[in-house]
Amino acid sequence: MATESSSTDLIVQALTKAIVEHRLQPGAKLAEQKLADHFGVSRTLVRQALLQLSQHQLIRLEPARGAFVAAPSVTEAKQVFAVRRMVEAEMTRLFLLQVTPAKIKALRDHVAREKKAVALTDVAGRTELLGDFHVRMAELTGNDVLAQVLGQLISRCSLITLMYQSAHAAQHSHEEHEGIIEALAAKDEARAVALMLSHLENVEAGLLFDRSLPSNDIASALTPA
Amino acid sequence: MATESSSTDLIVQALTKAIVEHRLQPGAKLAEQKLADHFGVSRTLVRQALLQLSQHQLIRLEPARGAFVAAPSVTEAKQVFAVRRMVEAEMTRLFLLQVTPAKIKALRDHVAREKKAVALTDVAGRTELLGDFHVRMAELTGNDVLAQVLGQLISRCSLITLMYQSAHAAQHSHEEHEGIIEALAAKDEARAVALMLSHLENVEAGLLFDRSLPSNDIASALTPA
DNA sequence: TTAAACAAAAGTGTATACAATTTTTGGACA
DNA sequence: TGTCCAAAAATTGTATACACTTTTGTTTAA
Repeated sequence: MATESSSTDLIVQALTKAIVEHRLQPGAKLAEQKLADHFGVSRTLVRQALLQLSQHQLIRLEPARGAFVAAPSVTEAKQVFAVRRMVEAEMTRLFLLQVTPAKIKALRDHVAREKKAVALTDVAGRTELLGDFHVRMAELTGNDVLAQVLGQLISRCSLITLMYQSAHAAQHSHEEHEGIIEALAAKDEARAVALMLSHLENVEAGLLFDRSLPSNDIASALTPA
Repeated sequence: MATESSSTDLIVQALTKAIVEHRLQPGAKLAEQKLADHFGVSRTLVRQALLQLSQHQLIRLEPARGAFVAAPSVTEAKQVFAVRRMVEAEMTRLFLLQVTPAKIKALRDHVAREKKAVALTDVAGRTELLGDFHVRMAELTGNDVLAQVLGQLISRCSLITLMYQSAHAAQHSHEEHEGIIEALAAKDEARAVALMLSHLENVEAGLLFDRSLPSNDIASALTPA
């Protein structure tokens, strides 16, 4: 939520958005000079941005070969979700330890915004908002470190989700968020945690891990099944 | 554990070590040119390294003013420990789901190495090894993402520990690790998790949060209590 | 004597230049 | 026709140069 705005950060944000919104396909090459021209800066700033993105796991840096949009493997995707379940189950408990009406309201407000986004067919924007729900919840626990850690996991998830998500999956995320909030408002820890876990499992289950992905590998792309 | 070795990574590693071993005090200024001279490279590489360290939260970058070794606040320290408890409780459970004799042995081997380090009075080296126990455990779960996340938390903890640790605290960490391993070997989940949590609480409790820290803030440093 | 103002020095932020590596291209030859 | 090799082009890795900001030190005026 912090609107930092050094030159480098702007590039990081723009590229993050482009990657997470899938306007840059996984595997795509990110040539430094082209990016520099596009942003109207020198390669110096672009390189700094790429370095940060590689640490966020959104791109892969191959020595002397360049930067490529990350293409998380199925294994990696499942690991990210496993960690999310671990962290978010505990986060739900922590949230309840210090829940207030104001915090519940903050979550409800967020879900209201989700509702609008779901109505539109803006897939990328919707995915972002659906992820933000979880980050927002982390922020409301008051533990900044937790919010940071979860934020990174979720940005990786966005990439994964958009890579593997089926056309109509994750339609129910929005309603599931509402269910979680109800449980939180009722201070029903067991139910809240259970709903959070099943929510994450549903999201993961909605991914098409067995799909043959659009590959940048010519050979496999041109081999008929 | 991966021994990457690009020029920039070497600088990151050297600085990380120096910071975590407290050879660079919290608040110390890291002038780019001096670092460049020391490492025999240009400022370009130093800046890349500093950017990475700032993302690891080991240094603070102030625009146009430079890089300073991070000085985690008490609040931040407590947040990091809170997240560690959340993640490591779940990690302990995950570990037990797929425990094997080989994995137990790997942990025992690590603790054996700890024993030697504790014998020596090498504080920094000991702190590092004690932290590595937790990372090692994460690696043994086979979830790389988990290991990554925990690795970052622990490097921040090293800084915190060395800032706030009392002279004789954390002596018992080593024995507590042994206790955890016993519980894991016995496949006693409840006990393992409980021991892990109390271990982390002990480490945190051993920190002297009320101590007046060597401050770089003139005003507070020169105000008599 | 103090404080404000200005000048010099040091340091960071960005761009450009050059070196080293990889990728591409265009033949030469089997 | 297809493979291999070499030269050219493109791209990354690192160093240097320059602009701009902050800090420091000195002078000047109240």
